[in-house]
Amino acid sequence: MSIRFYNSLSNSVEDFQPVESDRVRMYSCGPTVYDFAHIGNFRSFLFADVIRRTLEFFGHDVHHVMNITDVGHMTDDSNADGGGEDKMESAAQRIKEDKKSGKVPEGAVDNPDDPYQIADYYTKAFLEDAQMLGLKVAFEPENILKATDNIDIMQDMITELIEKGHAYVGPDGVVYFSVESFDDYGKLSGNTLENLLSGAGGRINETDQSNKKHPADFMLWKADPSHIMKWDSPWGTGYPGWHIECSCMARDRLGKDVIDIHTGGEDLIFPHHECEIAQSRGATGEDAFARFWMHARFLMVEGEKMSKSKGNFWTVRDVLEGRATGINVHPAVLRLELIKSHYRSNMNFTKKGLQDSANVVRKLTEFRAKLEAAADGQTAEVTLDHPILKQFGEALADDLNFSKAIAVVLPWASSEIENPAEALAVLDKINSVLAVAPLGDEVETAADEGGLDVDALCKAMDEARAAKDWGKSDAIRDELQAAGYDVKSSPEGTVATKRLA
RNA sequence: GGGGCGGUGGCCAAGUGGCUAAGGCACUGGAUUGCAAAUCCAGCACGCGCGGGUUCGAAUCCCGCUCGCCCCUCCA
Repeated sequence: MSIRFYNSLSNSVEDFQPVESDRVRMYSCGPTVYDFAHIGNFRSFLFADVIRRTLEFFGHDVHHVMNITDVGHMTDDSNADGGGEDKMESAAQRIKEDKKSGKVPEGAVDNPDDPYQIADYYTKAFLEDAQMLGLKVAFEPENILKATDNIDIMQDMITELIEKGHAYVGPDGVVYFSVESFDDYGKLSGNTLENLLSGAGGRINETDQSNKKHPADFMLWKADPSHIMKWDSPWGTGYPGWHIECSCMARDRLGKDVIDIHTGGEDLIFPHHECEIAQSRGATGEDAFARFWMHARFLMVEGEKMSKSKGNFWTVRDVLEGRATGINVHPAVLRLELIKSHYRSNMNFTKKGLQDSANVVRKLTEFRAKLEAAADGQTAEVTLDHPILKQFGEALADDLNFSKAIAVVLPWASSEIENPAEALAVLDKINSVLAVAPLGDEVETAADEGGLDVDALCKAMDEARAAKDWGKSDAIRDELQAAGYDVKSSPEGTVATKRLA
């Protein structure tokens, strides 16, 4: 079966073939670590995870790397006042305040003025979030690449670009990439040099531009000894441009000039990915940097753009800890919610959607438990020719059609299963992609953080029911429900399970 | 103004030229239940953003419009 992916480079769905048949090389633009990652970030990261897992489902060996941008870049230098604040510096301010209010745990950041400590703090938080949400690469420290660990290879590539005539040192001492030296600039985004000029409007700042040969030329290295993070270089003590880290780390760690897949959010298409292509191809001389460029659409929250001013801006922690919807959300539920709709549509993050996802996770978890009991420790071998896996795989191969894939699984999970050992193997294979069932142990344990003894309460409810003491039975049920449990009574007894969202 | 993506029932969506278009959730009624939950049965859309065109035939292809989203400035 051929795998088809939408390639932003051609704006069409293409058959996927790796450059080398035995190994897929894939690079994902990861987080900046000036703050906690939000659910929109994770939609993009999980999208990358799901590509990787899909390729592995079909038997590919995937080398997936993701970068951590821990260099402090400027927030905005186009303001009228010429202000512009370093993101790492603004993070330092925020952490100082959060330390005072106790939001930052004691000892987590000793010195908020040390940008490396801030970066470490948020990097650690990101990896925790990522692991909870089942991002495979987050369990592989060797594939998580920090920009600050790779300044040397950035300088090497900048040197290479200058030697090859793709970059120059401007009158201001800044090293710029010359977009006119690269014929295919604009091919990914459609923002060719002509289009950029015609659409420029009044946006270009004259003084900023006077040092560049072309207004679209972008920075590779800026000497600035006053910058909070700085390194020595042939062009003065300063810091690298925003785009260069990805070009360098992809080439270095994946070990090839041409990689198979590069992923990111849709906003990265321009300028970030356009510039990466210019840099990489300028340095390597190859006719491609990545064969496939894949981008995830933004998510909306309850039909609106997610923004801090609207109060609908949620970090992963906000959602999991119940600040977004008023109830704690299991990580598997958030994972499913963020991967279940097609990556090329805007997804709408809603409380209702989360509850739908929780039902699906619950259903799959119970299905697994049922199969495990019925299979009695037996396991079976299955191949992708199994009818369910065949349909599931076909949906995945069709540009990651997850809605369809899940629509294959759910009716199957409600049907009569003749061979539980085989079904269990099928479910394992499906779950190697979805990664939502089984859940971690923490959900199924009886002891609640509130000290509720759920098993004892269920037993007490059964006793009350046996004695037809409905008032007492209902009171216990109310107590359990108030604590966030779903309570089911059947002839076999009462079972309470923690609500997942 | 320029570059791109999308608009199918209340919500999420399958379907990308051809039998009366659709699955899940939600909702409503019934069975069951001490009451719930779960489960089972039944009900729920005269229509695929709008208008043209191509075709024997279009949600599906083409043109125009409209609405939403992203980018052109840091941003997943």
